[in-house]
Amino acid sequence: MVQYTKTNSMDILPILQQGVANAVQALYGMEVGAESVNMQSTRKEFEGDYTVVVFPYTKAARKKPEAIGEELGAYLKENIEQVQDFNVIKGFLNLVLSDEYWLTFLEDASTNATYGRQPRNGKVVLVEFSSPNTNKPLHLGHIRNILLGWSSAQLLDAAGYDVKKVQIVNDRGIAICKSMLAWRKFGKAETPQSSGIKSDHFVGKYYVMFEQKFQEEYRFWQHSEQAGSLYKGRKKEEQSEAEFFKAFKNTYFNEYSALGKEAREMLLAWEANEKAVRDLWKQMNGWVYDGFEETYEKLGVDFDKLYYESDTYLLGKESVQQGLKDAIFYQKEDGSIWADLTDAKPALDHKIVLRSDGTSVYMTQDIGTAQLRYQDFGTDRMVYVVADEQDYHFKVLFEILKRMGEPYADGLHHLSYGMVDLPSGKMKSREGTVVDADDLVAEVIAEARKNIEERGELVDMDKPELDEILRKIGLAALKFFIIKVSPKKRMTFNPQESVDMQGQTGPYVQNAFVRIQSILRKAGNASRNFSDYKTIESGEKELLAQIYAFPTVVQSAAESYDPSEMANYCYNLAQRFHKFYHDYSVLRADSEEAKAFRLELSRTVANVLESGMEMLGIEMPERM
RNA sequence: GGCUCUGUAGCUCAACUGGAUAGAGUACCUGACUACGGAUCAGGAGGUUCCAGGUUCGAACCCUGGCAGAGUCACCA
Repeated sequence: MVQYTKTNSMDILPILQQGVANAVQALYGMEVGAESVNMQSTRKEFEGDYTVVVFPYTKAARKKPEAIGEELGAYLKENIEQVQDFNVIKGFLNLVLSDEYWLTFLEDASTNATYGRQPRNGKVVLVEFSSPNTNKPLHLGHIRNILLGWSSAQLLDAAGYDVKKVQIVNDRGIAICKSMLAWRKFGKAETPQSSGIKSDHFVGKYYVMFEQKFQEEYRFWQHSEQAGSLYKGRKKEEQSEAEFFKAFKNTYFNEYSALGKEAREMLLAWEANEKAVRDLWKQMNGWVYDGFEETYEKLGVDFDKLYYESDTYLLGKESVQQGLKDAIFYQKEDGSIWADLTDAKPALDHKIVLRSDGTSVYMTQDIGTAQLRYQDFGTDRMVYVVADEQDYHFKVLFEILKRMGEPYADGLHHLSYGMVDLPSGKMKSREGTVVDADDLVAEVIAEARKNIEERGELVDMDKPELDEILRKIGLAALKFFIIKVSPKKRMTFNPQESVDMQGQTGPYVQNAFVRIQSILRKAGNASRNFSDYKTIESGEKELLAQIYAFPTVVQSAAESYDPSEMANYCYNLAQRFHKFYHDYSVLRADSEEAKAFRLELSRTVANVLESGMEMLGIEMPERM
């Protein structure tokens, strides 16, 4: 019979699972994998630390669940040193671990500087996020994207991967030409410096101006004879004039508009590499990048490499030709090249990968860019943080890359997330209901300032130090508010609630950390020797069990690309600490051992909170 | 219309992937040691988990059929 005695305190859960598996084998002759043993933490209304669900063994045992629970419990108590006691309620076997075990665990966790982080696994994962267009500033939608990308990258790093953070900058195309054209026509050589406008907002101003001028032109045209006869000739029955012209807008831009024509000509000139247009393009994009950089810095994010669409938009063509030879694609009579994906496991459709005139589509570039990245980094996995409107695109892309036999094809993942709505409904740039990223950051910091002033806290602190704290608090509120929501769900962004600092918020978690720092400062170098502490209280055990779960949460959140798991974990840990703090005194504990134990417990909680929040891109202040 | 995603307290979100009496926050009401920091804690009230069937010891979760919302079905990006 296997004995489970002295062992690594970090692995008690697998040991318990293996114990159950062995017990089931020994008692009922049933083979079960240890991983499949259903082990969960015991609900707080019952006595115990971990709970085994015994229903799965009723068939093999031919006994009542209660009896099975008793037998399994007795076996585990007999064979596993750390199991001190057990009780059975209905089909649930609650295991009580010994205090000695928990003391050992705390000792191990508190002395491990990288607790929760996995050793390097030698694998490279690339995370693509942000990836804005260069015609206007970043907004709330980008913020969700950036926070998801950043936190996923941090989590994967903690899980042992070598992470490369990249973006693909959409720096070319008709949109940037619109800004360029408006600036050239109406800008009068104005610059961000001369106007005092942040440089990406400056470019955005001209993008908006183009839209306005175009709308003016379009409205004027609608009264022309040409427009009138087009409406009569093409309208669907019952379609009002207003409805018709709303639907006709794109066609008008492409076929009738003078401004549209100029913009398209500019795009052609850009493609023909005309110097004047290229120079203007470089200048305006340069302005945008300066502005973006400032915003990224404020958000505390950075990238390892930027890919620019102007460099990559011709990539992939050769691979498509090769794929045609390999019969992965087929060619139509007009010369266009297609992928037939109708036999994919969840069936997809036919998809074009190269136009009849030999030019690229989005898919072509994405194929080429993926290959380029593999050459650059030798990636084992690639994660694309892109909104869920592109779900289908990525299904197709991944299927194609798989058929092309790309070595990283099994490691592709689309981190799809839902759009951000406002309480008033969808964000629409045309209706001016877009929440600007810079404004938002400024607002949450202002709110933090208002809060701290109302409280009269930290009045003694000098300004730069206080500003730094306010930045941490404000950003914590904003980031946590967004990250706590499961990515694939569409979320409602309520501006008032996003600056909340009480309840389930970033500052609430920070406050737990700050309280601990305060205790530790006051404790000075009081004894940390808690080996004589004998009776762990229930509120303390809850914290220990929660700390124990941390590495598992890191692993799970990373592997499922879901930072919200970590956010919820941090909140729960902070919540338990606040309760513990209220129920027990640390510095005035009944005994020296209790004080030492609680100090070390608190310190470990603080470390885990700081570490977990860092994985979300949220920093901890020492005071607040 | 086809396909995909979502639907849980008034509101914003959880639920360890099929486990015990579905949990937090917020808003509302009530309370907390002359305070290891009250950005905290405790209590109250708040539920047909969109609906109807099915699977089983057990379903918010799986299956079938509906309903509602969103997205997508371009030689656009």
